[in-house]
Amino acid sequence: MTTEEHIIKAAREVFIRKGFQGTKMQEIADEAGINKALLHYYFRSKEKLFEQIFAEAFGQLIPTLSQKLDEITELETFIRFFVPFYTNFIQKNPHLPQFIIHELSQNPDRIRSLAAAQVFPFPKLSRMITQAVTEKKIRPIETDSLIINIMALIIFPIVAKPMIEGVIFRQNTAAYQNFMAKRSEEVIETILNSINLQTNK
Amino acid sequence: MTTEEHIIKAAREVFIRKGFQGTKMQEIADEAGINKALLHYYFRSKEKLFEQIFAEAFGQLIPTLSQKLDEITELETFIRFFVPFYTNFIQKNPHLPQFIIHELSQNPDRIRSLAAAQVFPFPKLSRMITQAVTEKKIRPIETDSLIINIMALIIFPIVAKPMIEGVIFRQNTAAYQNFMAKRSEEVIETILNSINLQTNK
DNA sequence: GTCTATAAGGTGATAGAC
DNA sequence: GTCTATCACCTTATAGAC
Repeated sequence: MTTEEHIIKAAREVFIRKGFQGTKMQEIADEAGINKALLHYYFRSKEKLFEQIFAEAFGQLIPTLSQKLDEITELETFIRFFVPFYTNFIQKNPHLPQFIIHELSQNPDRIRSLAAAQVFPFPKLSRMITQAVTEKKIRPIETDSLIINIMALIIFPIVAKPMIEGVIFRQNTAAYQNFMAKRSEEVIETILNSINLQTNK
Repeated sequence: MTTEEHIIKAAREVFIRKGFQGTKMQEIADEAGINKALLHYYFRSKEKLFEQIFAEAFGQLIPTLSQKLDEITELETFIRFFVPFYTNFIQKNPHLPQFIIHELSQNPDRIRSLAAAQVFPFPKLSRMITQAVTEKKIRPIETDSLIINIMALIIFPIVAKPMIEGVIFRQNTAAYQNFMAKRSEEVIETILNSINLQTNK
């Protein structure tokens, strides 16, 4: 691994865990095992380094499913594939959504340059939903609503972990973990029922 | 309004919008129209001032429904009352959930002292859900899951506003506002269907 | 109670030796 | 490329006059 890669790795970890304001260049240097001055040698400023990390993280969070979506034609099949897939990804990167959400709420302009370059990730999914509604396989629902509902049910329990663990599970960590272990199944059940799609179980 | 109240009001606005790390004492002083030194005269330190604001905000976010819940006995009635009520509250205080979530993720210990003092807000609701499941009025579902699903569907679209506006609605602010205007109805529909409770519309 | 002035320590960034 | 030393500025907090 080159020095630059060490820096990127360290910056990713610290920025995503502590945010832009909470991160000090010294901490990234320590994490990378190098000197603070080297950070400025490779990346002119804290802001420049951050932009790179943020763009990369943002790209990761927006799921790109083009290949897999080519094979899937049924809405139910898609949901049963996507929910565990994305839940698993978020559970492995639990700080990622909170990082993006927080930085965007501090500086919404950051998304302009990125969203412009970003291809809308769900054109085929949108068509699948519209078609299912037309064929009365599911209840009438806006495609945006269904997509946002799915994202909300997957992301919120992880983003709000300390709150849920504290308020709902009253500091019982095991209870939260047990809840999360079954979460993917529960989200599938909730989503399919919410659009009146009978499950094939 | 006393000087202390001016400070609290200013601190609330700045802290909730920018978080602990993003907030500078100078900005609170400016917002309150007083001198920076006065902040330390009334509240010993930034941390002390923050703790007060955080505790107050946390208390607001956890809905206390004891009075209203005494009158409600049907789960459907509760959902039809609670979802618009809480949606409306969050829309009026859109930065509140993000503030609590972010500060708790930076320092999960903050919740210890607060959650201990906090009464679990949904004992009667839990019983209503359990009963509805037992009587087979709704599909089998854990009470925790249903409560978290409701919170997720209400809070997520507001917390993730910049992301949704950017990625889903492609910077079309009017489209997001239109989506949010109908959100409460859509959440009710989604929740009732998700537990197989036929709507009375 | 409220202000100005300033201390004390941190923080991003650069200069310059190697 | 990598380091040490240092600058210039910012931020919390306090001292002391009024």
